[in-house]
Amino acid sequence: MKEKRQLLSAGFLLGVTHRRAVALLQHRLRDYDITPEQWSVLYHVTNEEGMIQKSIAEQTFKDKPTVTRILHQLEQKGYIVRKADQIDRRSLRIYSTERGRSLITETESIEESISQEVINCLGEQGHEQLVQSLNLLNSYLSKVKLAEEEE
Amino acid sequence: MKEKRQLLSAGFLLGVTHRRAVALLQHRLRDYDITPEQWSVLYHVTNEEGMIQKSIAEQTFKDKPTVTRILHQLEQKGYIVRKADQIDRRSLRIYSTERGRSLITETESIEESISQEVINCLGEQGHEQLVQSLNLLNSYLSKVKLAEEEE
DNA sequence: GGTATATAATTGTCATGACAACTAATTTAG
DNA sequence: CTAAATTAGTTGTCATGACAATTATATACC
Repeated sequence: MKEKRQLLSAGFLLGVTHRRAVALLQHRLRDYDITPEQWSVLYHVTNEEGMIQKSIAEQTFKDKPTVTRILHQLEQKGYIVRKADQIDRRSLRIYSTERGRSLITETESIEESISQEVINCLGEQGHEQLVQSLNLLNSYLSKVKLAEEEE
Repeated sequence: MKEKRQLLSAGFLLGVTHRRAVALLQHRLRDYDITPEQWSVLYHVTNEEGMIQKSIAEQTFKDKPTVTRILHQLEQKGYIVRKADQIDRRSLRIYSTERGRSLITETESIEESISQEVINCLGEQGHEQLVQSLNLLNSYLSKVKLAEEEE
């Protein structure tokens, strides 16, 4: 029984840790009208204005429906605008508003602080290693799933 | 800008990797009428029969409403039963059914295989280190959040 | 003993995410 | 050039999870 619980650990821990990281960010963003996921999308938008939704989905590793809905909320809150692409009329180009950029400017330090705290908690090396392991796992997992879907 | 993306990495990667791990497990469980989260709850139930919901919530690190709903689905699918505790009538004791135990027996190897693949992907040492880092982060994150909530 | 407090579980609401089905526009092939 | 295939985005449904509020029961305090 004990060994089983041990085997479960990695995937399981991943989930728990992720939920807690999101919870902390959410807590620190409590004075702002934005969630962590919305924040990350808005952040990408301010870093690269005029992207189409497909690119945002790729950069944030979210699927298209999720991006559609998050952008919808960001639009309602006045953080972004969507403009139809004149050439490819299927596409929408996303731009941040002044309000959206202000919010990111004000809150960037919150995200940076958490990243720094993670580094302090694990040490430079531990952090590097974590990032590397997660990247390895990531490519393994997506490769395997793709391969199995083709069967 | 590049450095920013770098800073985002750890928390961000955590989310992506978690989603992919769940997706792979879900994919491999496609022939069974169960989701990864339901699986993990049922697994804990078969490992310790007669737990009250609060204990399940603690073991799985899910909150009580989530556990209530997952158990409800497991009950509907006939994998578990809930029996009122005779002494403390607020509590419900959870037991797996024969059907629930069979499902776990049949699918255990799927979970074990993924865990093994993770170890193969990262190496024994890499895996150990990942688990250790996640545990460190975990306790840090929950400690900090608790501290901040008290303010 | 009786009131106040704490605890187990449930319900409601919202955000996210997976997946499938759909629309509209564009590109490819014959 | 037109029919078929592809692509961008949307919508619908369901599961999960966070959080707040509620119910019912149990425990503590006076």
